[in-house]
Amino acid sequence: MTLPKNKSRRVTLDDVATRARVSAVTASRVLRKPEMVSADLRARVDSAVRELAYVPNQLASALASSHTGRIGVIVPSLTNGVFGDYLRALHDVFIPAGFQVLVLNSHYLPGREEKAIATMLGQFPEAIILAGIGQTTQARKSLQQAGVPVVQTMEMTDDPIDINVGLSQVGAGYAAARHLFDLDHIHVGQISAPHDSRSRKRVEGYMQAVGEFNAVPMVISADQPSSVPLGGQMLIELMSRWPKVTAVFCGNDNLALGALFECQRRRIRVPDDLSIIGFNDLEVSACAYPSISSIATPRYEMAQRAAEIILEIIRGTGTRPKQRQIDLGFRLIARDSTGRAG
Amino acid sequence: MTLPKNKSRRVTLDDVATRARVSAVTASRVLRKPEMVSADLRARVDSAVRELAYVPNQLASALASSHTGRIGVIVPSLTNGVFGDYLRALHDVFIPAGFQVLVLNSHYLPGREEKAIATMLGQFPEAIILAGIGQTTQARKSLQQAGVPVVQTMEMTDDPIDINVGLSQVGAGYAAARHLFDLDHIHVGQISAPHDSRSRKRVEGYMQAVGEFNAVPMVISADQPSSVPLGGQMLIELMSRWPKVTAVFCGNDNLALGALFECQRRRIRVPDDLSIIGFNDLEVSACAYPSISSIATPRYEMAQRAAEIILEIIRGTGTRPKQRQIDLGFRLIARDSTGRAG
DNA sequence: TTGTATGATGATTGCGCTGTCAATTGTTCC
DNA sequence: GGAACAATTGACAGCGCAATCATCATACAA
Repeated sequence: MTLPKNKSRRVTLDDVATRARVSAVTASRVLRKPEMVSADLRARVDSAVRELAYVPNQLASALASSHTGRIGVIVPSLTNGVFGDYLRALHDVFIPAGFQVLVLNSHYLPGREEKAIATMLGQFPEAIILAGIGQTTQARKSLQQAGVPVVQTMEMTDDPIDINVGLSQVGAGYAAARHLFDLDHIHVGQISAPHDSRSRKRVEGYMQAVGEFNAVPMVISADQPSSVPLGGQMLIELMSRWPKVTAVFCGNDNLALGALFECQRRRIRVPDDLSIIGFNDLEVSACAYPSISSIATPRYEMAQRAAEIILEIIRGTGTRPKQRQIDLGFRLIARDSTGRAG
Repeated sequence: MTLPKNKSRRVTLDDVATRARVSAVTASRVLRKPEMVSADLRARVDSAVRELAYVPNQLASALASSHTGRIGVIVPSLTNGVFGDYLRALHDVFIPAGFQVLVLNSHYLPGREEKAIATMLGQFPEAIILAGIGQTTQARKSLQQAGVPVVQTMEMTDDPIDINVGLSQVGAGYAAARHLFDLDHIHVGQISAPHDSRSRKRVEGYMQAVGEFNAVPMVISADQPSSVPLGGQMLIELMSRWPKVTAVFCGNDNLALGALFECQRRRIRVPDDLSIIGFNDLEVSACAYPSISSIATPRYEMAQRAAEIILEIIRGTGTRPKQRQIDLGFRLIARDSTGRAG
C-alpha cells in the first residue's frame, strides 16, 4: 500500500504523488493548473488528495513561490462598528479574487501600529491597507522598503506613503458643527475621546466653524477610549461647565448615543433643549429615539476602492494609478436629534 | 563593503551574517537564543540587523522549525460587541506569551466556518479556538486530524472536539425568562434572530420556563442578522400578534436596545407597560434609559481560560487538563427595564 | 521514412530558515 | 602537562513546495 511513510507526520504533496503514481510536480500542477494535466492523471491525483485528506502547506508554497496571497490590514479597533463595513468591503473584494485578508489591531496607538506593521511585514503580505495617516517615521520607512502597495485610508494627506483613499476629517467635522450653527445655535459644544487621531481632526473642523461664527469654543475630551457611557459623562461635564449650551457635536455616534441617554435620564428634551449630532452614521443612529443626526462616511466604498486599486496594481505588474489621492467625501444626515435653536 | 548581493532582493539572514562576519547559524541564534552567543558576536549581529533593517522571514522560519507561533481564532462576527471582550482576552494572554492571534470570521454560517477552519489549518496554527459547538462533521474531522489543541467556547457540549469552555445557553435563556415569570408576568414574549445558534438555545431555555409556568409561548424570529433596528421591528410584530404581552426576552442586547427605542417611539412605558430583558450585558445596556436588564456572560474569563489552557498544553508537551469541560456560568443582572407585572 | 512541432510529464534546484551534530576554543582539575 | 569538560561556533541537511528546464511521447508535415 501507498501510505504516508511516517504516520505521525502531516500528509505532503509527495505522499499524494506517490499514492497517485505520478511525480510531485504533476501533483502540484493538478492543484494549481489542472488544465495542463491529462484527465487520467488528474483524476488519479484528485482521488489521492481526497483519500489522504491532503491540505497544502501554505508556508512552503509561499516560500517557494514568493507569493503569499495575503493582504495585510491594520485597523485601530475591531469592535468599533465603523470597521465592520470597512472589513466587509475588503473581504467582498479580496476573497473572490483569491486573497486572504489578515487583520491586525493597533488599538489607536501609533506604537502598537508600528509593531503591527512589523509583524505584518514578516508575513510578506502582497499589499497593506492602513486606517489613518499617522504612522510613525519608522513604520513609514519599513513600509516603503517593503516594496508592496500601501493604501492609507479614512483621511486625506498631502504626503501619502503610496496611495491614499479617504475623506477630509477636518471638513467633515466642520460640516457637523456648521449644521448646528446653521440651525442658529450659538452655544455649540463638542465632546470627543481624543485617543482617535481622526476624532481630533474633527475637533479642528469644529474649531474652524466656531471661529467663522464668532462663537466660543466649548470642548470636553476624556483620556480614555470612546464608549457609550463616556458620552453621557462628557455631556454632563460639558453642561455643568457651560450651562448655556444648546447643541453638541459628539465625536462619534457612540458618544452621541450615550449623550442622548443621559438627556433622557435628566429630562433634557432632544432636540428642544439640546441638539445632538454624532459622527459616522452607525446603524443605531437611525433607529434611536429621537433618531440621531450624523455625518455619514463612505466606509464601505473607501475600503472597496482601496481593494480594487490594490488588485489592479498587483495584477497589472505594479503600475500605480494616475491619481494617488482620492477623496470620497461624506454626507450630512440631518435627523430628529438636531433642531432649530430657540 | 558587505552589502546585500542583490539590491532588489529582501535582506536575508545570510546578508546579516555576512555583514557581521559570522555564520548564518550564529546570526539566527542571536535572534532566537541570544544567551547562547558571546557578547562580542551578539553585538556585531545586532548592529548588522539594524543597519540592514533586517526583518526575519516568518514563512521560512515556520517551515524550518514547524513552529508558527500562531493561534487560530474563529468567531461568527467581528462587529458584535460580544466578541470585543473575547478577542481582547485572547490578545492579553497570547501576545505577551509570544504568539500571534489570527482571527477569521464565520458570519454565523456553518459553511463559512468550515471554510474558515480549512483556511486556518493551512496556516498551521498551534491551537484553534472556536466560538460555539456546532461545527460541521467535515470540520470536526479536519480539526481532529490536525492534532492541535482545539477549544470550543461560548456554550457547553457533552461531546467536545477536544476542550470545551463555556456556559449553558439553555440555562441562561431559562434564567432570563424565569426572571420575567418571577416578576409575575404571564404573557412573556421572546424575540430573536436565529442566525445565531446560541440564540436558538436561549429560546429553548425560554420554552422550558414557559412550560414550567404553564404559559403560552410567544416567539418571533427573523431570518436576518441581528441588529438594533431589527429589535424594534420584531417587537412590533410580537405586540401586534399578542397584544397582551407585558414582558419580552430579547435574544441579545442589541435587539433589546432596538425594542427599547421602539417603546420610546410608541410611548410604551418601560417597565410599567412592558418589561424588557436582553442578553450578554453589553456596555450600552447599563447606561441606556431605562437601564436594560440582561444576562451577563463571562466572555473575557472564558477566552482567558481557553487561552491559558492552550498555553499549558503547548508548553507542557501536550498534556491535556483533567477537566475537558468547563462551565463558567452566567449572572442575571436585574436593572430598571424589568419590573413587577400589574 | 524522417524531421519537427506540440503537449504532457519529470528531475533538479532553491526559497530562507532552523535542528542537529561536529569542530574549535578555552578552562579546570589533578 | 595533559585529560576531561564546558562554552562557542560552524557545516550541513532538510522543512514542503514551485520555477525552471529537460525529457519523452505523440502527431503531423514533407
